[in-house]
Amino acid sequence: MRQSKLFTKSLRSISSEETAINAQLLLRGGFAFKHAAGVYSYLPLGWRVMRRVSDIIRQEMNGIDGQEMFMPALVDRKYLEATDRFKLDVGYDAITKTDKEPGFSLGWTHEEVITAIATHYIASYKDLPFATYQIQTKFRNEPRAKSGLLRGREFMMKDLYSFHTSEEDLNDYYQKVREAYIRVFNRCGLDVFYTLAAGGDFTANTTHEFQVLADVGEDTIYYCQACMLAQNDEVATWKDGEKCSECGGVIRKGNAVEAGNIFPLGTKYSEAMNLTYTDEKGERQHVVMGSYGIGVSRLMAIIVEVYHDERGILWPQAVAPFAAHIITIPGSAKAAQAAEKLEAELTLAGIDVLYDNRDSVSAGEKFADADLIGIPVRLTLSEKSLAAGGVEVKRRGEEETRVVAQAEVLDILRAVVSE
RNA sequence: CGGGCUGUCGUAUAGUGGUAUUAUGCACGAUUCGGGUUCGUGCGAUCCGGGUUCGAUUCCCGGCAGCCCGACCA
Repeated sequence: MRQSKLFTKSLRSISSEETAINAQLLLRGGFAFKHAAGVYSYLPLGWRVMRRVSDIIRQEMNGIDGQEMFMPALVDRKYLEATDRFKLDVGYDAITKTDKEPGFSLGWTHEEVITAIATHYIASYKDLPFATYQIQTKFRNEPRAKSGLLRGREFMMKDLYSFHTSEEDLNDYYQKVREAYIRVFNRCGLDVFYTLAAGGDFTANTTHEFQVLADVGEDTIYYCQACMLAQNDEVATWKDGEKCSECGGVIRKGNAVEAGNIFPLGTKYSEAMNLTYTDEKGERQHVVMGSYGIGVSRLMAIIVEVYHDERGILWPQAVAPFAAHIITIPGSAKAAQAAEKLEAELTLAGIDVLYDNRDSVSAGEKFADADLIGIPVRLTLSEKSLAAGGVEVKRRGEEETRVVAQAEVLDILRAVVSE
């Protein structure tokens, strides 16, 4: 990708009203565009990050036998009335099918939809268990959208639903999801606390959230750094400074952002929507369900909250929009020629490269842009670097640079990408 | 949904009861090239509605929008 052709440009300044770091950096760097509070477009750079995060999620969901599918955003009123969730404030429920009354809600979650589908395909215990998921835009009529991409009126979510013959089987799967979720967040570079919480509108049971410590966080948790367990203050029995009841570590109190959550739904939805199966004895039973969510766009924002410095973002390699950023110091035809060759070589090897080929932009501005955009490896080509033996390599976030021969760059990047 | 603050070129800002400052951006021309180079010329704005007034971007009322706090939040 040539930076001269990149649709977006970085902005020198954004509204002073944006106080959330993720909003400042994602807007300034050209990753996202804000249309209204809580309503964003993902621009080419941001969408690349979203796709990388989504792909990590897909791999982990497929790894626990999740089957990807896609459901409508327009949720039929009859489904939501079956579970008495049509009038909940979080939904945009005024989508009219006729001019008389609302026929749809813009989906804010899809338990009812997947359950409606399941009633057509589940008849026997032999059909269970199974799990399906989707990555889709969700709509929530937030009374107060805020904190950049952390709390949106419209946002990207991965929602997984599982169906079982028994509570035991649900619990086994619940633990598998827990482990898969922790792998997702760790692969995105985040330390998460597995956090006990209340179930809200989804279930009367307690549930679990995956919380990432961050100043911007809306939740207060009591956490143990030793065993990575935590309790949301709405259900907490721990106190700051106490010993962890699980491992004896010290409990701390902190602000955190909820990156995901998992709910043991039991038979709440299967009873409301009459989802049953016939067991080995020929008796009808209600299907036992679980639901599991990760806010994909929120995850991108959390990564920015955790990985940034005063100059910009520091994307972890696993989610970076590009693996490497080639920069030429303007004014040197030799450097530009070498850069084109390097770009071609890396691209051929399957490495995503952004090449800042702009010729009318000063070196300083290119460096400032590179720091803001936050691609993990910067490759600078100039008369100076060529004279010193090739390409100057610098990791974002480190001050150290080193010059290597062009022939070595590919091996270095292969190593970085596989980290 | 309650409370507070705020709406001025694309962005960020100054100021004013008599149509508006500066920077950045953008266009053109020069200059420069290892951390947002420098110079010139040009383009570009008072959220919407009503009221007061000879005259409102300014004052008043209402609306809308944004941010922050609270409530709410899988």
